[in-house]
Amino acid sequence: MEETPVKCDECGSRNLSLDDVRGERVCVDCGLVIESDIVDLSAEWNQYEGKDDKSRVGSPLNMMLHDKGLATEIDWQNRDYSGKAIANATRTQLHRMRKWQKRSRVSNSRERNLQQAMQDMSTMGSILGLPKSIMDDASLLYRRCLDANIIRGRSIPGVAAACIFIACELAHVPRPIQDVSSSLRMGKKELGRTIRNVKKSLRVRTGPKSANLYFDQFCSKLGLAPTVVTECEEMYQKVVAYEMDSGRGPTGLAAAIIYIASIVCGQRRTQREIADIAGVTEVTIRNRYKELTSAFDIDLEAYE
DNA sequence: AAGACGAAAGTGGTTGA
DNA sequence: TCAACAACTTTCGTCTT
Repeated sequence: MEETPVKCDECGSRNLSLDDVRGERVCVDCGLVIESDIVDLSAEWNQYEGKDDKSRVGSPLNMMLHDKGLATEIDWQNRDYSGKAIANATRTQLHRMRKWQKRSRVSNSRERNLQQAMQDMSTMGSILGLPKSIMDDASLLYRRCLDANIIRGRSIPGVAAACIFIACELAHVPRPIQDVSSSLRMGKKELGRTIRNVKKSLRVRTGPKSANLYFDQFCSKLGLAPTVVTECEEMYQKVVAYEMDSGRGPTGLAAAIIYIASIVCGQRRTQREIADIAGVTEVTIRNRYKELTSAFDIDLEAYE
């Protein structure tokens, strides 16, 4: 067992808090992320090579395992094995049996779909390193998709990924579409379309995202110190005050702010590095940061 | 050689008639 | 429903370090 940290490496403070949405332990005083991915889904959710271990996956899967593909056929002809007609009383009974078998078969196809989806989603969850609470929400969303019949005509993994994306948004830890689509190897356009469709059909509204939701995420991926995040937040306050965020993509804006902050803090990152993480192009970063530097009279040449 | 720059053309979503 | 529009991307040649 690894020892749970009790002190912040950066400032030595013992004032730590656990953020169970992000699965991180952070220092309240300086904001350093001491431990991340605390809540790891892989143990419970992942399915390894051996498929015998299904009993270990939680309740969502268990209920689908009752029949394991063994189905019984009830012939439509009212004759017994030797070809003789079956008596009337027995015939109505058979009728009932057929009816119920049909019903259970329908529900099985739903269950099969669910099982496949849950498997896909758990893999995606661990690729993206998402905490359990978000994955729970995502799987709930998926069930609602099934009920609403949105899956028809779409791929299971596609809808699953969309649900995960939306769950992240709802938890206020949005990921760039680009990020999700490339991690899961799906087309960005297709994913975007599915996300929109799911939102519309389920009437899920996610408010407009603001750039500051991305600072933590991007900076830590870029290996930037917490001071840079602080710098970003400060700059963002100004951006909001001057309404320079209106009509701009939040990821692009966040990327530009981080670019500036990284230089100001003497931890320069290239436009390309940031663009990759933020899922925008260098051109967008350039456009945005030109706007910002001229509006706020920031002279980046002065740094380095 | 790598990073930054910016022009030009293309894409997909939103908006308003 | 359709066209205009703004934001963003792709591509590419050029300049700077």
